[in-house]
Parts: sequence; C-alpha cells; structure tokens
Amino acid sequence: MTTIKDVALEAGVSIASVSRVLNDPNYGSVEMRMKVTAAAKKLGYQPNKIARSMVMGRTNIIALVIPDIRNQFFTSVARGVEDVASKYEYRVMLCNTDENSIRQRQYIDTFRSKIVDGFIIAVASDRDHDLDKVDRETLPFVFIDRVCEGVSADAIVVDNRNGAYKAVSHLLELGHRRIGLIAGKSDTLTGRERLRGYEEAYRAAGITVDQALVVDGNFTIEGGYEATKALLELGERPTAIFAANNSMTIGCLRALTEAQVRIPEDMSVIGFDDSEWAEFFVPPLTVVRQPTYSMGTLAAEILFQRLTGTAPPEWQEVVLKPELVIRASCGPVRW
Amino acid sequence: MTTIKDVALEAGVSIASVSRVLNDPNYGSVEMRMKVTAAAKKLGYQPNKIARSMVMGRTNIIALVIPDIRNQFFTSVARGVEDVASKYEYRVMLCNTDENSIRQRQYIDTFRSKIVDGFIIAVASDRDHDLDKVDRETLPFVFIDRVCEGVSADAIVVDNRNGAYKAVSHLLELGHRRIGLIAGKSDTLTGRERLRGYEEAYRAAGITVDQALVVDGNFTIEGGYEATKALLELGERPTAIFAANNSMTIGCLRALTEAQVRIPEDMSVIGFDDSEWAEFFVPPLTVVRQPTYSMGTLAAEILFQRLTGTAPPEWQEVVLKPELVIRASCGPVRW
DNA sequence: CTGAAAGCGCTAACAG
DNA sequence: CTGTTAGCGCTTTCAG
Repeated sequence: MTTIKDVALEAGVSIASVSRVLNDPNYGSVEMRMKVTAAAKKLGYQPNKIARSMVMGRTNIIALVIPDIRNQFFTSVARGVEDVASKYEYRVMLCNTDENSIRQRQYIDTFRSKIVDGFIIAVASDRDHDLDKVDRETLPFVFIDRVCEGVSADAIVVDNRNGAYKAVSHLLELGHRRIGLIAGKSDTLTGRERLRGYEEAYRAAGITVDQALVVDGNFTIEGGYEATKALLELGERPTAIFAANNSMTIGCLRALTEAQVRIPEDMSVIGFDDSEWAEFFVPPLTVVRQPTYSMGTLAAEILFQRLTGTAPPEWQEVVLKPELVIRASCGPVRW
Repeated sequence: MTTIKDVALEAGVSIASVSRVLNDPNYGSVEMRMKVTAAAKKLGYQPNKIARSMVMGRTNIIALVIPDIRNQFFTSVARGVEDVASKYEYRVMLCNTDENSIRQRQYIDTFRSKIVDGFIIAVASDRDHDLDKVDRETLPFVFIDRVCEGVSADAIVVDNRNGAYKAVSHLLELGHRRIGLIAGKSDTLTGRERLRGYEEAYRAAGITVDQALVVDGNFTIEGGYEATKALLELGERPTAIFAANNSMTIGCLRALTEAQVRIPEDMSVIGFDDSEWAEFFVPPLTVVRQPTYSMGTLAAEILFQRLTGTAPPEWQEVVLKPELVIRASCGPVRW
C-alpha cells in the first residue's frame, strides 16, 4: 500500500503539504502542486479513507436498512435515497435484514461503531429496541415506512390505514361483502395499520367483519400463497381479496392461478404497493400505490439536514398519502 | 463519544486490558474482567470500528456492486452473497450503480481506500477499466455475471450463449422462423453472448438471420417496450420474441398487452431470467433460468478464499449452465 | 507558504 | 497477568 508518506518522499515535500494539495487543489505554490500531483499519480496513490475518517470523524457513507431486498417497494425507495446521497457526495450502503432481527442488530452495531455517518431504516419488527441505544447526536437516523413505537426519531411514513381503507371501501362499493384480507406482520406498524384500515372500512359501511376472512400472510410470497389457499377453502368463500403488500399479492395470484379462479369474474383482487408487473398483468391489477421514490428522497434529505446540523430540533414526521390505482382486477360482486 | 480510555478510567485498568477483555472474553483475572465489562456496560461503550480497522487493516465488510437493484436477478444474487458473508461474520455493503460508469468508479474508488476488504462486481460496462487500477493483493474482487475482457480476476458467470441458444432452438423447433431478439447492452459480455447464441441457433438450423429482427433493448424495461413496439411495426412481424433479460421481458409483455397481441397464439415469448411473477403470469412464461442464488454464494466463497489466503494462485472462472424452463408462453407457429 | 508534531481510538509488541 | 508505548495513515494546529 502506498501511503501519503511515500508520496511526500517522492515529491520531496512534507506529508502535510501532500495532504493539503490533495484536499485543496488551489493550495500552495504551483511548483509544489505539480510535484505532489505528479508523485501521487506516479505511485498510483489512493488516500486511505479509513485513516481519514478516523481523524475527521465521518466516513461519507450512510446506510439504508431494508427488510426485504426482493420487494420492489424497498428497492424503489433505495433509488430515491441513492440519488440524493449522490448529490451530497455520499455513498449508500444498502443492508438487507431479511426481516431478521439478529441481522438487523448486527448492522446497527456496525453503524454504532462509526462506520457510517447516519442511516435510514425500515425496521424488521417494531418490537426491536436496538435503536434505543443509538445516540442520535452522533449517529442520526430516520425511520422509513415502518417506525418503532416509543422510539422517537424523524420518520417518513405512509398513511397505511387510509390506503387500506380506500382499497376496502372500493371493494365494498362494488358490492362485495366478504372481502378476504391477507394481513401483514402483526409486529410492524404497517401490518397493524392496514388491518385497521380494513376494519374501519367495514365499520364505516356498517358491516361486521367476519374474522375468518382475516388471514396472516407475514408479508411474504409464501405467506400470501398459503393465506389465499386457506381463504379458498373457507366454507363461504370471499368474493374479493385485499393483499396487504407486494409480496403477498404475488403469492395470492399464484394460488388463484393454480386454483383456476378467474380474476375478476370469480374473485376481485387489490394489492398494496404498485409494481412493474402489476400493470401488464392480465387483468391489470388494481393497487394502492405508495410514493416509494419520494419516500426515499425525503428520508435522505432529512437525514442530511441532521448531518449538516440544519434540521429543526424537534423530530419530523411526514405522512404521505397513498393512492388507489384502479385498473381491472376488481369487478362487481356476482351473486 | 465514549472511548476505550473512558472505560479504562472507569474500570481503573489500562486501555490495553480493556482491549484484551473485549476481544477475548477469557482474558485475564475474573476480577478484572468483571470490572471492565461492568464499566463498558455502564458507559454504553461501543468500540470504534474505524479505529480498529485502521490498525487491523481490515473492516470485515465486503461490497457487492450491481448495475440494477430493481432487477430480481441481482437481488437474488445478493441474497446468496449475504448468506455466506454472514457465515464469515462479514457485513455486505450493496452498491447500485444504475448501469452508470461514473457511479461505479466512485464506488470502486471508495473501495480502494480500504473501506471494504474485497468486493464482488457485476460491471456496468466491460469497457470500464477502473478495475485495472485495483491491487488484487490488497483488495481482491470477483466478477459475477458480467466480466471485463482483458481484466483478469476470479469470475462466476453463466454460459449465456448456451442459454440463448437453447431458447432460440426451442422456438425454431416449434416452427418459428422469424424470431425477434430484444438484445441487451452491447457493451456487456452477457449482451453480446446472448446475441451470439441467438445467431448460432439460427446458423445451426441452416437459416439466415434477418437483421431487422434484432433490436436493441438496453437491458431496461423501457428499452424492451420500445423494442417490442418496433418489432410489431415491422412489415413482416416476427412470430416469436426472445427477450435477453428480465427487465426487457417486462417491457415486452407490456407492449404486447397494449397492442392486444395474444400469447402464445399471436406471439410466442421467451424471457432470459426467471422471476417470481413469470410463473403465475398468464400464460406462465417460458424462460431461461440462471442459478442466481448459487452464483452469489459461489462468488462470495471464492472471495473469502482470497481474503483468507486459501485460494489457489491462479484465477478461477466457474461457468454455470442456464436451464430452459418450458411453461406456456410458446406455441407452434401459425401460418 | 511550508514543515514538525500532536493526535483520532484502537491493537499489539514489549516490558515488567 | 497487566501496563506502557509505538504505531496504523491522515488532518490540522502551531511555528517558522
């Protein structure tokens, strides 16, 4: 490894001068600048950022922690984060926890040891309280999508209850009375809120929810698949299904296809989260769309406000509205 | 920030003892161990890994550089990498270049400054020669999926030519003679090899390729969409389309759906890369499947061999075979 | 304008 | 078994 010392030696100047020239292209006499840059180039010198970080106290890296890298929702958020990080000359370290609290803790511990300057996180479970330990002064973070109740920090979330409410109300208006809900993880706020939105829509319509219609799908493809099969085996089948996230929608569609249930003739379907295939699916899927990319950019902007000390003292919580995108997977109920 | 010094002070021992106890739970007298751990706990001490990395010369982080985080192919690879990294007590930093050479260079420069111990990369373009500069001794890396010609390193690739050959031969056997190819980026080996496989299949069948049937899709959804529209506008339409990756397949299907072209009655379709939605798509998609997860684990294992010095001196190139998964999107040609 | 030297927080000889 | 001390490579006072 060639270090600043080697460059200084080669250039015949002090390491201080090398450091200065490298960090400020206008520093010093033209002559010395030339010598330094020539030496650096000749030796193929690459400054050691670890050493730099050590003295500077920052790494110019932020982390984005997501629970499921296969879910387009999170990858789309990631692109938003990356774009603003890039603007601030930061790199983003993407960490996938796979909904695993152990892995999440490992990452957070890594962060606490100053490897990143801050992070954005969609927690695996809101029962995890690893975040309590992080000192927000030296390591700011912002919640995205899912928050931990009781842990205060900046947050960018979507009004999940409202999204679910809109979806279920839409179905109700089409005359459906037996709407299956493939529910998300009950240990996440998003999972619980979408369930509440479902219940509220029923309540607003003055109809009682049949609890048999609410099946756990755990936010996974497999969960959605199994949940749908369970729903189909019910004595009295639902006429519509609302899947509370992207992955479960995929599982649901797979089960429906296998069982040769026609959409929307035999079953109306609404998914939470839009995605690239939802639009060209036959029939095109009606979904609740979240502003994923914006969530990413907003979260990153707030994080950089903290990093640069330009953020207001109080925590900011921005709640975005989801949107119902009506396509062709829901029809009127058939008696 | 509480440092090792504070802990030493609190515990009434030297910093060396603190360091030792923290790194070796069996070190020293029971009494001192107790004092140290108690002090550390009381102060909420978290070792500064940057400082540690500085003296150790490693960070216990590897990076995985991918060109498109929205592409399931790469996210699946990522999960393979993560699983083995986890086994070795390493964290993985996922870096998305968005097929952008500038971003890729920024990441590589970051790596060269010792922020990671090694990396796995699917290059944005094989014309990028940033990798020439990295010193494989101090910063090993392994190519995955795409390699740079002329840059020698370990590599895990798929026999792309063979995959494309199988797909096109399948179509040829079904009687298709006019097979549209939505080709990938010509500045990547995968893009070129899939094109060659297409041509070879034609040649093997003794048929001349109509160059009008080969349209560039740039590996993106939009590219696939536009390419398909171009193909549909041809005086003499193809009867089948082979899309050379995941994203372009999505774009292709969207264009076909819009134009109300029925699959497989009016158009047979084969995609390169399997994905979660391909199976439940109506009709289920015939695809060339790559062993994504294994590619990730293999690449990571080789990287760790390098990191631990247990790798053979010569570069390893493992070539995996893709598999043709026949489902229902291809039918016999209709005259 | 430039160099010497003090540290950033930690590990690892080297002594005792 | 434990403490002292010398760095790791870099930035940044502080002098000259």
